[in-house]
Amino acid sequence: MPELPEVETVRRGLAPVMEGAVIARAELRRPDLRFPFPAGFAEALAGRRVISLGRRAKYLLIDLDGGDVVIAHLGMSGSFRVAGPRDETVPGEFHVPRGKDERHDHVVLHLETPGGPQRVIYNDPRRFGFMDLARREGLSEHPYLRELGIEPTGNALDAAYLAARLRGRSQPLKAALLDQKTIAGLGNIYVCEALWRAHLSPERAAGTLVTAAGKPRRELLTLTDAIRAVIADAIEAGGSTLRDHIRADGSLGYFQHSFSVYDREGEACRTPGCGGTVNRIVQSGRSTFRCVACQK
DNA sequence: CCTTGAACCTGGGCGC
DNA sequence: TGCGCCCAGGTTCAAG
Repeated sequence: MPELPEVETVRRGLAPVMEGAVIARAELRRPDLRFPFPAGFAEALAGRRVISLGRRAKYLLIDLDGGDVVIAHLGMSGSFRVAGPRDETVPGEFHVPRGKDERHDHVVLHLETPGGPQRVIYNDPRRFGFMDLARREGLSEHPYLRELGIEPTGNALDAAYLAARLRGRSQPLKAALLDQKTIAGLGNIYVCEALWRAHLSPERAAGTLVTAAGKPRRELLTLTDAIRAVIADAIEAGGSTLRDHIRADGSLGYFQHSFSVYDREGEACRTPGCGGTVNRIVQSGRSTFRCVACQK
């Protein structure tokens, strides 16, 4: 679910609560998410102080004193929320079935913070998320992180990098950009949006944006700018709130109101003067939204 | 090596 | 109201 802007929004929401706090106890309410929690996971977290919260691509990184780092991926439906201390329960009280949401609270971090006890709760109905533990040293060589491409934030991403990555590839642009080894953190929404902004067809062979000499064509410069802009805009808007995804503080991101093509099948293309209609196709099993009239 | 498709899960929306 | 089908922000395997 969450793409880079959503994970970054989660990171920013959790940081004020978690950084400097001590994890008194990590409560695992089931043995696995998508994969089993690693052996000794809860024990490794207990008593550790959170140094900082980081992010790489769509992974949240919880840096602990002692040198361990929690690597967390939210899958399609994962979310974190902050709650106060556990509600008091009355002994002997009739057991009230938990609400639908709480059934999917799989991990509870019980924190001691300067402001008192807090809980950070990971909820994930589909359980496509996963968590692992790694050492800070050599973190970038962890199997989940090792092959990730460049971040689309800041100044790191440029057309020369993309040219080198896309050169000679016959794969559709959509698939190439979705590949985390190309650009780390793009997902279905932001790839569709970036291609629309750049007026490029998701079906274009990726290699056609590169000259025979390996130089980026003008279109690739446009695409590079579009990717950086859409990610920056989405982060600034606090990400997108779709369906049940909420931010750590319970508020809603609002970038979904800025979608130009994603989930807008049948609607008018927003490119000024275009007059086309957004349609939906399926590429490698996933929906692509685009305007045939202006995306070439 | 490359690419596609299925699998992993639950829940919401829709048509009948 | 109920049932079946399709769809959903991602990643990892297996197979071609």
